[in-house]
Amino acid sequence: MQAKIKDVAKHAGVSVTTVSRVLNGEKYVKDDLKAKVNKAIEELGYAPSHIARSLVRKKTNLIGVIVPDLTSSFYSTILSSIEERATANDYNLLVCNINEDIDKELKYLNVCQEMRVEGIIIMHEKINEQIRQFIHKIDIPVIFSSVKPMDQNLISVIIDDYQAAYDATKYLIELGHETIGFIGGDMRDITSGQNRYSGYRNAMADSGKKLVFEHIRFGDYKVKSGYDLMEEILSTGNPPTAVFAVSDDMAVGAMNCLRDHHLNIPEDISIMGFDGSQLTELVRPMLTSMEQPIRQMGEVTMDVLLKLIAGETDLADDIVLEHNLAMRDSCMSKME
Amino acid sequence: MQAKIKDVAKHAGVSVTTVSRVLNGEKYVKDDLKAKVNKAIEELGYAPSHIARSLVRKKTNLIGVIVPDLTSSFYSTILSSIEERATANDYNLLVCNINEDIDKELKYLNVCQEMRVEGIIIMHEKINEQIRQFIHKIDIPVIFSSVKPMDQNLISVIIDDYQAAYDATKYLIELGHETIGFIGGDMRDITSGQNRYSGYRNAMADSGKKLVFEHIRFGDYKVKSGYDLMEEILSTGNPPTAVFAVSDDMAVGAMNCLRDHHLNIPEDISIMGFDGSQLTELVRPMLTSMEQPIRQMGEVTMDVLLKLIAGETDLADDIVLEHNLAMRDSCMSKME
DNA sequence: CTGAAAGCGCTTACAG
DNA sequence: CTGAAAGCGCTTACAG
Repeated sequence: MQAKIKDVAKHAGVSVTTVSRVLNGEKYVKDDLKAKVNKAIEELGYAPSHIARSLVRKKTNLIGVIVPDLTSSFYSTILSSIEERATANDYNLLVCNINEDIDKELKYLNVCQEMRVEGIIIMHEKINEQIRQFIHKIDIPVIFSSVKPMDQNLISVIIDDYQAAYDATKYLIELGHETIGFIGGDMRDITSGQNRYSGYRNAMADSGKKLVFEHIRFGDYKVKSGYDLMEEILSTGNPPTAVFAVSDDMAVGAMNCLRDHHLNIPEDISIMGFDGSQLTELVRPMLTSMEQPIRQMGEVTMDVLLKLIAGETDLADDIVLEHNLAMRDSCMSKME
Repeated sequence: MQAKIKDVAKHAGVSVTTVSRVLNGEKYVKDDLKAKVNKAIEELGYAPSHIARSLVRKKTNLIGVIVPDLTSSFYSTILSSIEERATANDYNLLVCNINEDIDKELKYLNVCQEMRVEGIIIMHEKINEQIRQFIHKIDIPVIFSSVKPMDQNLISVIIDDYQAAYDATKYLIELGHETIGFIGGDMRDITSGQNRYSGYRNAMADSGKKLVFEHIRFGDYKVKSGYDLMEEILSTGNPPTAVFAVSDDMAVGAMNCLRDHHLNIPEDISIMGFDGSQLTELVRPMLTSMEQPIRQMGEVTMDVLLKLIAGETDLADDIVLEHNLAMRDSCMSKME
């Protein structure tokens, strides 16, 4: 059995209160008693129960993080930066991997409530009505990271997805591409689905390029769907000279598809990704990508959540971070 | 403020005991009372405090998982499968990302003790004396996943790393390669450093191939080190016809290096990886790799830990899972 | 500076 | 079937 404070007190010949005092670094404890207590703690291998402390302090130092998919490089990187900021502030992470399963999310949200986590970070936007209600009902601060679900007046830490997609497309246009295909996300997602698609469309329209609808496909952000959708685009017989995929994973899938068709990147077709994940520098040619400041996003999310937990109430607006076009080797100019 | 059991009792006009009974699904509660209680719970949005429950039940339903690096595809995949098994058994995960920082590990181990996690999973083998002592002192079940640190009599869930490396090398030899380079791990690591190196060396010796020491390098399992070490091997001027890297990440780094030197894989040099991470099917050519059953490893780890927690005491031996050579496109035969 | 007592929000014998 | 009371392992006024 783990030693308890009572055991330490007995062992040191002092009261439980005194032990508690040295545990909490209070002054007003005579040095000799303090020494005795520390000795007892050492000898018994005592560690105070965080459970009992939480109960009386009404503070759990726990943050719940809802992750869509732990194995995704994008999410695990955000999670890693959140973790870094969390421990630095004495918070621990309850990781809730929901794997696109909405029931699991509801279950985990419930666990978060029961565990009395002090804050919840949500990294996906497929929120249904039940979840929406739950989030608004509980009085635990909730913050979204990298997404802005529909009808949410809660704070999001995001980039301007519309503008980022617009800029990425614009870059391809400036490179001289006349036909630019698009591998989009889930149109039920505002942030990564709709906004990025709008950015692409408007950039094309503003430059007088016409959309070729058979070059426009929508997937699930994963490698395989990028591959399959590129296959569909190729099968039209008149592929575009560039394709913009709204996730690096899909971009890599598209690249692999081209490779398997013995097409060269970027000579035959240029590929533009989105996210700035580790993959970009790992594939050959290295992937040009519209990057989100992934680690910064996690850090800012945690920082703002900490403020929310501290009760700062004048935080109403979303935090919009800068996107950044990282030019690498997968896009080339079509100009003379 | 969150409602508490007392509020529910008052609201329903029953005793706290009765509320507790319906919360815990006990029979012996009349239907009408049960209905009243459930109504009160609903109306108050009540969720029982896991904290208070843990204190009295002496059960936290928490597992601590020490991960070396969350952003690694290998570890995040194990973590994901651990998570799957954990929730299925009503356990939650406290994720401890230590980022190769030994002090952070000690700190997290302490948090695990204070949080009274019911079990701890450790996924790395750079254990120092202090950590060794800590692990043996606390009476919380500890299990290692994918590694077997030195001098540990605690259970590990692993593959036979020696044999796996032996088999991988043997395969390359059978393909007709006379000179086979080696990009190894950290020699302070028994499992992934020493054992894999021994496997390689013995396979070479058993087939009468001689080792070329300038073709043998040791890195940190990451992409960059694979790249740099391959560079070193190339710089010798007489590269081997095949290279075996003990992580897929390093293998991919090596591939990228070859590509950047305009060398073809596998025509000029064959590359063999190790792990069976997502990367293998993501790069071109697809990477032939000695695979660990990653997800299964996580599942078995969790299953065994659950037994340990349940007090099963006849579990003394390590669990050794099967390795599997996945032949893809990065290795070719040198025979006629 | 130190300690006895109440209380955090639950569950669990014990009695009825 | 139901409830009053004790107790889980701490912290925090309150007194001295």
